[in-house]
Amino acid sequence: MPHGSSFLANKLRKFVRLSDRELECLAQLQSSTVDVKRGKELVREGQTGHVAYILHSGWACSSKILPDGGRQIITFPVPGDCVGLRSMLLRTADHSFSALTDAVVSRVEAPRFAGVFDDSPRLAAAILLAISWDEALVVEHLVGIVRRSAIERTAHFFFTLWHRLRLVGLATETEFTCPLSQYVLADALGLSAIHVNRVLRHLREQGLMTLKGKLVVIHDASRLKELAGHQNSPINHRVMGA
Amino acid sequence: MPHGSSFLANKLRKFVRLSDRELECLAQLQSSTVDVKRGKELVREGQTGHVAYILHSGWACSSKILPDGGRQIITFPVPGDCVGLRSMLLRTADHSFSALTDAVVSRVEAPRFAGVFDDSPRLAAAILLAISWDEALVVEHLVGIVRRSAIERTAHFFFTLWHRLRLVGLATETEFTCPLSQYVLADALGLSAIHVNRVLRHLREQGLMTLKGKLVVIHDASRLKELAGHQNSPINHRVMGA
DNA sequence: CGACGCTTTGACACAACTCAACAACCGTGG
DNA sequence: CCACGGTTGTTGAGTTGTGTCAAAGCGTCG
Repeated sequence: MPHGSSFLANKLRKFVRLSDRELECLAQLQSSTVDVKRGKELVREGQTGHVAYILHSGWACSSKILPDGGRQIITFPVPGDCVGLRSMLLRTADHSFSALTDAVVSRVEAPRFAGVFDDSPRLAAAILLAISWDEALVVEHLVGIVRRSAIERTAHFFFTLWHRLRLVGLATETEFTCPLSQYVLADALGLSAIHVNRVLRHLREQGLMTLKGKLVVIHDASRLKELAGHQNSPINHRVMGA
Repeated sequence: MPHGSSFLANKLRKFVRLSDRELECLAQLQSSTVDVKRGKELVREGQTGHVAYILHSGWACSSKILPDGGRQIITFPVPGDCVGLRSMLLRTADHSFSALTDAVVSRVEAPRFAGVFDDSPRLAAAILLAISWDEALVVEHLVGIVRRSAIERTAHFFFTLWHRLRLVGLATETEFTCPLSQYVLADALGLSAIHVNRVLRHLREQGLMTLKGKLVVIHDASRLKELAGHQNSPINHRVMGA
């Protein structure tokens, strides 16, 4: 619980200075951490349970169910990310949330959270701003996959993931762990698993990056970035509070 | 200005009860309405001008610029929608905003808005919640595009647009005005303009809907809905304030 | 050891894109 | 009023990327 708390607090501090009372209030939002097993679905799309989660360790994904029964993975939260806060606020989950590996999460209870709007609206605004920021990244990703070719999508995805993982110290300058199967990647990239395989081979043969086992190795970051058509998201922070 | 004001106020009231003081504060956020001409780009992606807009009348789109120089249209706001609020908060526009026809908009100035976080944080939270809600719809749309075939995308797009326009009284039970060229539709649907044309022909031949001139006629709503794989977004409101 | 999940590869089909050309429409100016 | 150019819509032919089906190689875990 102290960990989850500090992750979120650190994130919010990027946006707004928080008073001790607000930090206290934030800490109270979170109950103790929970261990979940690989494959466990914590939230199902359409469900009305009023709970959000903060990912502490492990891999997970939030996804939307498609009309044909498949799923589109919206994002892979990295440790420290909040998932489902908006769903909680809007009363109905607009996406599912599942653990992909064994993971540790913190639960954020809706009843406690609701009170924040009246007791500490400034904190509520800060949290919503953080959500909004995450959402901007999701849109970025989805727009990225609509118009890009399979190779570009994949390059873009791994480049972005690498970047995000470095921010939280889970990737080095050349590699990172990524326990995602090609089926899971397919659901995230909007491709068939078979084609994901072909694309990965292509990236490997071009000497750009390798995914072997659960390890991603970046061989040529600049060419990968170029292929991805990556543009640094120029989003700034610090908007509230002088 | 009174119009733009009431549009936004009505929207926020779906989420939270607002005091007179907060309504007052909200009204002050907006300056007078502005007429803009067809084709005018009000916000460019990456720009740091601190202004958001409320669309009052006319057609517009928010879009993201793609690495290859093209654009992906994110959404067509309907009258009453706010555009760019989050961009304003995050200091840098993460999408462009252009008028597609002559239009009337209200400007929301950032300097005034910034103060709201400290002066009326409850209102700020309400606005952020509204933004978050809009964002959920955008994600819905983008996810809709990724996995659907061209015909399904198009059916889904028009069905959703029709629904949104009816909510604001701009569509009847059978038709609505839609001054979007096939090139613009292509940018929104992630297709080539030529293929949009073929798809529209298909929809016409199947007796589902017709786009002729600037008029969309829905011939068979239920079959269109079925083809679109439409699922009513089950998002509820009213979370803050008893 | 066997069973299962994940990866890899090949052959084939089809959806969507590109290029190229032409037709319809619309506003403008002679 | 008609002629004009520009924009938008329409259609065909050929190409390419991606999905589907089928099957074989690996690894891992029980």
